[in-house]
Order: sequence, then C-alpha cells, then structure tokens
Amino acid sequence: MSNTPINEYEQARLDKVTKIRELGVDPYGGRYPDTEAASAIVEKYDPENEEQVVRGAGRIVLFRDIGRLIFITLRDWTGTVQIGLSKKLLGDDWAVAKLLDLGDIVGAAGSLGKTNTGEVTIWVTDFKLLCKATVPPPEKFHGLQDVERRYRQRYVDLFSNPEVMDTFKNRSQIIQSIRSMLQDKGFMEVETPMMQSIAGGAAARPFSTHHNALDMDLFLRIAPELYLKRLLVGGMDKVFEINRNFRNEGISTRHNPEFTMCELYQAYGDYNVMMDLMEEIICELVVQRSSTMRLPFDGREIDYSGPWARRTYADLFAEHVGCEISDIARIREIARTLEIGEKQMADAVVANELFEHFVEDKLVDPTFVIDYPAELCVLTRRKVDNPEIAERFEMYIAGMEIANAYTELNDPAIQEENFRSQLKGQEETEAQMDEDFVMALKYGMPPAGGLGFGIDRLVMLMTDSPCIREVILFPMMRPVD
RNA sequence: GGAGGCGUAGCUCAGUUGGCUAGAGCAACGGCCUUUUAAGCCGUGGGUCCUGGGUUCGAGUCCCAGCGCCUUCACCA
Repeated sequence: MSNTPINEYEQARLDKVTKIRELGVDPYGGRYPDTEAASAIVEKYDPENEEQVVRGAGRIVLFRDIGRLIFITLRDWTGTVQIGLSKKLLGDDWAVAKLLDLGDIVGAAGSLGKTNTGEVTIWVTDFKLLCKATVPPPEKFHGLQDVERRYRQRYVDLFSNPEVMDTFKNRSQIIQSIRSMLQDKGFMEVETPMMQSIAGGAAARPFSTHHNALDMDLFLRIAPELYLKRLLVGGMDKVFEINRNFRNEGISTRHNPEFTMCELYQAYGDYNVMMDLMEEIICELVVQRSSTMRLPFDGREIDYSGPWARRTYADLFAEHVGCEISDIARIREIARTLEIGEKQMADAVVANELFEHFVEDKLVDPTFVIDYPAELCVLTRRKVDNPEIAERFEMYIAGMEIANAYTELNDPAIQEENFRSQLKGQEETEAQMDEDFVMALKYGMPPAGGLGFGIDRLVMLMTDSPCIREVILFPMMRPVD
C-alpha cells in the first residue's frame, strides 16, 4: 500500500506541485491563524450585512470550476462552507486557484454573502494553499466504502466520511461525560499498571512480553481490578480508571484485543449502589441523545427508560433454559445435546454455558442479572444468608454484556481459598496467585462496591454501531504483507 | 481454529450460460463557460479482473492452493 507506484493521478498532482512552486507559492503553506469553524461561519451569515469578513480553512471536498469563477466546498471537522474564487477578486492567486484539486487543504478569507441560489459563500479576497494533496481522495459522493481500507487508512475514512467523524466525536463526548459524572460524585481518576507480572482480576488469556533490563517476563493487563482494590486498602475511597485492557482472545464484532474499560470502586458501597450508579450514568448519556429514552441499535430500538429490570440469575435461567438451576442432571443433559464439552466442567460452569447460550441474547432492553452462583465469582462477597450466591450483577443491553459488578470480597482468608481453588482448575496455564493482593486484604479493605463497564460497547450502543471496529479508531488488523 | 461470503480502473460499482477489443459514473488529461450545488457540454487516456497453479479451442466467470477483508461459531468482555 505504501509502495504503490506513481500513477497518472499522482503524477498529475506532482506536476501541479512543480507549477505552483514556479509561481513562487509554497504548496505546503504554513500557519493560517484566526480561522473560524465552517459551521460557525455559515451560522454567522447576516443578510443585513454582507460585508462581514470571515476566515476559514479546510479540505476541498467539492470543486466546481466554471471558467473565471470557481466554487469550492471546504470541509473541516465541524461542517462545510462554500467559498467562491473569482479571477477579479484574487489577482495573482488566481493562477494557483486554477491548479487546485479535490483533497487539497486551503485557507480563505473574504466577505460572507450568498449566491443567487441562496448558498452562504465566502467571496475570497485572501487565499492560501496550505497543503497540496498528491494522491486523490476517494469518490466525492460515496466516500471510502471499502471496509478494509477504512480501518487500515482511518485517516482517509475520517476526512471522507463525516458520519465516521461523528462517531468518534461521540465517543470522546461519552468518555468526557462519564469522567465528569464520576468526578462530580467525588471519584478520583487513577492509573494503574498496564504491565503486570501476574495478569489477574479476570479470566482471560493475557499477552506476554519481556522487560530486557530487568530480564523479567510481563503480561499486559487483562484487568486493573486487583490494583484498584489495593488503592481502596490504601484509603482512596472512591477511585476509577478509564483505560485499556488487553486480552489474547478471538476477534469479533464485539471483541478487539485491546479495549477500553471503566472500572470504579466505592468504599462502603455494595452491588446495589453500583446498579443505581450504572443506570444513572447510562441514562444520562441517553438523555443527551434522545428525548424519548429510546435509541436505535442494529435495526431495533432499545428502551432505556427506567427503572431497569433486575432479575436473578436463577429466575432467568429457569425462564429461558426451561429447568431449575439446581437440576444438575437435566442441565448436563441439555449441555450434551448442544455438544458442549461438559464432562470436565464444574456444575456451575456448565450451567453458565447454558445461561450464555439461552439467556444472553434475550436481554435486549437494559437488564441487571443479579445474584450469580458463588463458584463463578472469585472476587465477590457472598450473600450473608446464602453463601452459594455471590452479590454480583452483570448488565446486558442488546444481548451484549455491558457491565459487571459486585460487592467486593474483603475477607482475605476466603479470597486466598478462592484463588487456590481457581488455580486447581487451570494447572497447566500461566495463572498465578497474587499473594500481595491477599496481603493487602489482610491489612483491611473497606467493604465496597466495584463496577466495570466496557466503553467500546457502550459507544456502540450510543452510536448505533453494530461492530466494535466502528468505534475503535485503529482496530487490530493483520499487516498487509 | 471451523463454516459461509467477498476481492474488477485512483474511487463507487456493473459484468448474463465460459465467447470477439472487460464497461458505467465520479476522478484524471485537453477544450468551453463569472452564481455553481455530486455543476454542465465536447473530446482523450486509464485494467497484474487479489496472487499462484489447473480445466478448456477460449477463464473476470469453472476447479485447487494461498493472501486479505466481512459475517458466523468456538474462546472471551
């Protein structure tokens, strides 16, 4: 892709670069200060005063040369504005204007008026070529459609497909809103290690790497949880982190090897507090986008109006699988018909396979699934009146797991025991016990609620993007060669 | 990793049952045009049909292998 030979298009533009230089003009002009956004310029038009002088800059996305007059549609990241270049007004710069192409970046200033057909237009008196594009942009009407190239050359995707720019503006705004909501509630943002010698806090295969100077193997983190809880021990009562996790698993429309999570912990809270918080955060994001609390996603409509359903794991299991969670014999029987390799699995794991198979995709409108089998929850406090059940919820929207939260386990003895029995199940893996984490609990961690939710998936929902690659600027791709 | 689909000009796409020199629009090049709106009109050029094999008188089209992407299943959030 980088070594494609120069074709007629590139050659034609390189010839123009030479001609522009011969005119004494730098085809890669420098600063063009004091510009206004294209959308603001159009907004500013005043029919009573067509003498207003405005300055704008952007990329040429449409080019209409009608002889001694050229109309150009400039686009910046706020919108488009038309500029009109005439031989009369431009003088010496007219020769440069005649050498412009789609994709070039220019600055222009002049009075703001309207054309006969009513389009707001800058009648340019001051003109500067800021960057000559030497390869042509994609087709002006359809933009860049080739999915592979859209991801590999996201820069082209962004400037030629405004809806893609919108998605990423939305992503930024969503993260910004979450940050400010949490900060307003007294949470402090922290950063914890991405490179860990023990990849803990979740069940997933990690990426491994090596530190040369320390001659030490390291893992990219699969979760920040164990470090954030150390901060609870340290006395940071409300903390959150919005950052990348890395999981060495398959890639799909809902999975990218690196993805962004928001994890937060609140001392003296529990999973009920986390449920309220999760619902509040997402509803606020929906309010910013919808007056009806409904948003489209993947061809259907999601109803975010609260209060959201809170259903127990056992209830949903019975409803959709068709047998009680306690009926192990029946559960294994169903698992066999689905060709799930259930023989090596613990009872709760087999049941969870069925839960994922039968229940998850039924949870379209936001639903909290609460009270998980304790066996599945290594880091979670158990219910006082029923130690078989953990105080955990997962929250689903559109069949996707969006959040996972629990009342944090702060009993070091149970924690150590849970780690040990977890390790027994995966003897041949790289999993290790995080002994320092247990030590931290021994010093005393306040009871707390903890919540993690996937930012990428949330952005998918808020922007009606059915594929996670549409909300990650540079998704994982195989190299071209 | 399994299954299915896709890959044609710079871009967006057609291409029938295997049949003559592979087409269109945009874009490019030359010309005309001072109020265009995906500007218009006249003319010209532009192809490793993803790559490599094979079948055939003849392959963009059929077969095999490979590469990349998309979807789906598995793993996972």
